[in-house]
Amino acid sequence: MYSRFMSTSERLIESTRELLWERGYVGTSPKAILERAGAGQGSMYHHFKGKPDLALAAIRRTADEMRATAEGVLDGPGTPYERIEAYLTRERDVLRGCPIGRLTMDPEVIASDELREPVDETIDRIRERIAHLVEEGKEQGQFGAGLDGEAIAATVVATVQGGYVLARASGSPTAFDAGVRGLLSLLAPRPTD
Amino acid sequence: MYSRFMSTSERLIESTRELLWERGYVGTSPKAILERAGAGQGSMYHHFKGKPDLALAAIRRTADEMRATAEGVLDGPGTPYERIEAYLTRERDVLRGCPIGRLTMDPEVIASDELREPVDETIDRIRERIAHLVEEGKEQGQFGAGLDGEAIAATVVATVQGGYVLARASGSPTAFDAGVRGLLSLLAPRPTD
DNA sequence: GTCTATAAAACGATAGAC
DNA sequence: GTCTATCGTTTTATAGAC
Repeated sequence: MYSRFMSTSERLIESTRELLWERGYVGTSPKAILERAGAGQGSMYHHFKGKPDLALAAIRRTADEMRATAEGVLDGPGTPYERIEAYLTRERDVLRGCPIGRLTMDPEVIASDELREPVDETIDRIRERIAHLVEEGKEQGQFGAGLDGEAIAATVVATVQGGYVLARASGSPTAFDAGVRGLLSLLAPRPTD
Repeated sequence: MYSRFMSTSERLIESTRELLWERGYVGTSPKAILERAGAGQGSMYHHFKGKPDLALAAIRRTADEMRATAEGVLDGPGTPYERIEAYLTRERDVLRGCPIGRLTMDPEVIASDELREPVDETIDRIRERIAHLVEEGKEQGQFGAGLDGEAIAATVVATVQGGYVLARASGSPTAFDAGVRGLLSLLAPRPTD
């Protein structure tokens, strides 16, 4: 199911990451993880204390990966507007939803400070990075001085997260793209400014 | 647990609505529903074909209710901008999330056209209503002629849905409010326009 | 209509052989 | 380290008494 050169512990984490993305924490059973990883019960309980412990390892890895991807784009080339645009329009598997954002709808993730922490941390870091970009854009005169960086950043991240909701509701990525397009049209530096 | 004058069938639907909101479809067991409703197995299987059938009744009711609430605000008094503002700022139990939007993260809801239909329909109707309002605002000169009603509507609904994600990630409604504030600042009719 | 009894399977974990 | 066996509980339902 995975590379022959991946350790059992690695295969367990990767299986869990996939299942958490597809089905969330409450919808993912150890049995399903083990089947996908091609491992037995013993392996899982040898490497991890149980389902919450394995899930934590999986969530942390997904969070780190997403943070790196987002920051790669936000710290990339271009003006502040262009970098926010790049973040909003980067390729996404829209109908699969956000592997981190979807966890916020899971009651057991939200009930556990440990499981929620990497989710919160990731979203917060991206939000802070965008807020900083907006402030930079204001200094450069690209954005109106009246904009609040923190608020705009929340709008940007929320539009992405909510875009997944619209797309999955309709079964098509169209609404996600429309939401992004609407936000970019509101955010765009206007020649008249 | 509910009014003595509520029928068993009603109590089952209401219990299911609450649990779907709190835990989603995969996280809600018939047993939990029955306990909350104060009913036995037999009652549930007498009134409903099974879990999916009961969930459908519950989802339909929540969808109808949400549609009515949203349209009540969007069709209320005020200019197009004011009505969109009223929609965005209406009182919400932010940390509980959206009882309809959260269902889009549930694999079994998304896998079932029947369960997904009321979710899709509700979000789509609200989006259409907002798109129409934006077009009205354009005709009245309140919004720039360059805005695309459908796109802005998607942004508005996505900001709300994504705002729930940010709020639940951080455990505080602050980020929801910030996202709404950011969007309103971008959308606000400017005297200079 | 509502209840309890029963059931096969899945859940999450432990024990212990290899 | 990995496996299978076992465990007690929960899940989703059916059967049948009342």
